Amino acid sequence: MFATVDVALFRINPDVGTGQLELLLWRRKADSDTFPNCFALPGGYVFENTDEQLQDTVSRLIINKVGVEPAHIEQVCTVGNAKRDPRGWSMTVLHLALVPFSRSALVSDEQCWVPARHYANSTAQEQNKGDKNQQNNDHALPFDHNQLVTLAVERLSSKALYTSQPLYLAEPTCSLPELQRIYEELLQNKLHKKAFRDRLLATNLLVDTGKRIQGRGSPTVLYHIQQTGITTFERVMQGHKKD
Amino acid sequence: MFATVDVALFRINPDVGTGQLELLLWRRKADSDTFPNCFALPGGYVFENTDEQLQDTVSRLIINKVGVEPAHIEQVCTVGNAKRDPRGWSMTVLHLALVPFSRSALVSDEQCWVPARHYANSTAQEQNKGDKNQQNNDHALPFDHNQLVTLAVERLSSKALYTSQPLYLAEPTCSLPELQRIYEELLQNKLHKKAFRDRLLATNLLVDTGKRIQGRGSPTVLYHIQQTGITTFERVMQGHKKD
DNA sequence: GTAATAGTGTCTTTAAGACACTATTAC
DNA sequence: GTAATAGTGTCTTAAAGACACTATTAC
Repeated sequence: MFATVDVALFRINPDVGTGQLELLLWRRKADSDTFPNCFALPGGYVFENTDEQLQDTVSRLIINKVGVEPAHIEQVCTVGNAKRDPRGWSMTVLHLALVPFSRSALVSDEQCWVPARHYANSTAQEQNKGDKNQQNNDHALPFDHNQLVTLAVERLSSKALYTSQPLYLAEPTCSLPELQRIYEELLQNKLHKKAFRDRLLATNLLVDTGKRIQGRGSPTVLYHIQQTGITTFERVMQGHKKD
Repeated sequence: MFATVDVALFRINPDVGTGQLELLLWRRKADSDTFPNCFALPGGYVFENTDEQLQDTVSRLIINKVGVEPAHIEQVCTVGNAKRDPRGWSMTVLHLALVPFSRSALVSDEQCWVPARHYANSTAQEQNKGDKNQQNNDHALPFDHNQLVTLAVERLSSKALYTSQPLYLAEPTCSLPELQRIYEELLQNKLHKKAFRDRLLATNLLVDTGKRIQGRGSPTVLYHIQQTGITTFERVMQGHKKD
């Protein structure tokens, strides 16, 4: 029996489409006894001698295998069974982490950012689009990591419906249209511009910097994000259809 | 390093006040090397030889130390550190379980139902009512179980705000006023009768049995609860004040 | 009788969503 | 010019909450 922590770190890459959800993978060591050289979620053993608590394992992993300092980390769930790791009965505590794109530069050649949804198990909806119900082999991860990615993405999507959690994926200074694109990518759904703006502005999490950006349309207002914790909205944003 | 599962099983006791949230405790064995004879959350080691997966550990505990078959079980979170158990570094996967009062009869003298909130750590609000910030000694549990109870109660309260989860605490056949009392106990807050009724009836989780109960007031309609999963509402019920 | 309870009807309030509009700039 | 974008104003809608009311029964 052994215990591990796995981290699913996400960013939104604004250079792909209108912003694509990406996941950090890390190449396992060449001398690893399981899945050597394969890309997988950053993760590792809980060291009972040096890790006072579970959070210390997370912090250590962030430093050693992620290199990027997340803006937010939270526990998702724990998966444990006899089969998930060939070495024997194992338990992993899955964590979800978020970082703004500007702070997501890789620190090692053994890391890469990949489109997160390609590594999540297909939903019934996606299967209807023509995918087979098997994971595409190009996107297969070791252990049960495809399942872990799925759980993390579902948590992220779910929280986007009713919390300000996605602001941790945004730049500290950003515009409302940028925030809306982040939410839309997470929810895989278009949102109502007016409703989205009213909701976000009502939170007082956004402070007008006074700066404006010129592009098409009116000058875009730049806000500074002042998020000390996650704000829960009293209604779900299911937004829809046009604009 | 060892891994355990702990279960916080709750019921609503309608015979205390308007319905009190109660928690199942279990007396640790007299020959246990830690906290012998003390009451604690039912829990136990993950047996890697016989438990194929984590859920099997939970099932085994339910049979051996709970005896009551919960209507609902869900994982809450995982707590792991070097100090929580004197035997060394340990991790526990905390589970929340719910059972209707009518199915909550104890199966052993070594079990008892206790008022759940007495064993949860005080909130700032409760401290203002005059409690000291230390846990009352009469209500101290072994290990970090007071903290675990707190986490489970918080999860339960939180879900009562926006889901039908509390229906798992209700009798299979029950009335809307009974359901409202369950929600009010979980939320520690009075709800608006009209809003509560409209919300519950709109879910189609309740089917009129045709039966009525006579008491004060109009005959009380008895519904059969048809809940196959937890329904999430699109708004939070913060209800308030009168009636 | 009074107090407590189950249930309904109607109004207000709030935020989401629909829709239309202006203004601005890239092309 | 057109298309795309940022932002606003106003209306509709849905559900929460406020409030008042009836009906019934325990006491």
